[in-house]
Amino acid sequence: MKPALFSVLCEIKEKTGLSIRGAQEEDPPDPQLMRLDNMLLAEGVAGPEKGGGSAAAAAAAAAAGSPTDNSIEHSDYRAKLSQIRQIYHTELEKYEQACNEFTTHVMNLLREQSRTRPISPKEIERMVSIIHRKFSSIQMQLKQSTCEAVMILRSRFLDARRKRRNFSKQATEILNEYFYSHLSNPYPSEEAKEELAKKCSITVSQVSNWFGNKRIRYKKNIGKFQEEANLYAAKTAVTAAHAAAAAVQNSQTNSPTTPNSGGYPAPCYQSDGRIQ
DNA sequence: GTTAATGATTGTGC
DNA sequence: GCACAATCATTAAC
Repeated sequence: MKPALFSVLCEIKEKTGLSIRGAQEEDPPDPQLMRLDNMLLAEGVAGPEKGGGSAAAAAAAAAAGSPTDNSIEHSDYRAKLSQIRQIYHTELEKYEQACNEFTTHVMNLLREQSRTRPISPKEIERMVSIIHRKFSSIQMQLKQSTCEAVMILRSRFLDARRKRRNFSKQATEILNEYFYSHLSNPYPSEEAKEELAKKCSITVSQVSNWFGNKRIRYKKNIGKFQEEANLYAAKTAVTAAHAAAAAVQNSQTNSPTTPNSGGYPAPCYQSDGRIQ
């Protein structure tokens, strides 16, 4: 009996590609299985495949700290999560089927053996229990690798979000309008930065970065930016002129933190290159 | 594939 | 802590 059982185990091992440990080996504790189950449920991988899939994926994405509204990479994330879910369910189904087939197979073997020796119901029960425990350990491995796949996907998704993205055209226009209308003093205050950030749907530090880059690049190549400057000057001809005048007036009278009193068109630099 | 543009990061000086 | 400068890394246009 044992050699037959072993050979079938080997067969299952070959079919599933998973390692099957010895029958004497202790199975993993249930709490671990429950943790994996909870994690897969939270990610929307486990549970019913039909229906709530995308909703669960969206919930998972939200849990990962991302907005649930738009973006290509977000739909990418959902698509990949859905792929993982599909693989998980296919494999799970495969294992359940294999478990049932194997149980039937063993039962048949026992039935055959009962012709030559007495087999107690307890022995049958024990055998079935061993098989089921074995298969739940295989399921556990499946759940573990699915969890790993989800974690990798999540970390990649979060990394992707850190990648550079060009600002929207509208955002760039708003920033450029401010820059060129405050060319004499292109150093927005903290409040102005917050206002711009809100208008452009970006962070305050992104506004700071943008102005930092813009000042440097403008200063390095005023000629190149002249056209752009004229464009924005014409665009905001009336209002910008007033705003710029007010800004200049402001910077001349009460601007203790403004490093540039001369303005950018003819910048004055300190010995270290910083704008005065 | 190359190149320019651009957002982010890092190092430095004040 | 802020601004500048150099540089990196990615995007977009060609």
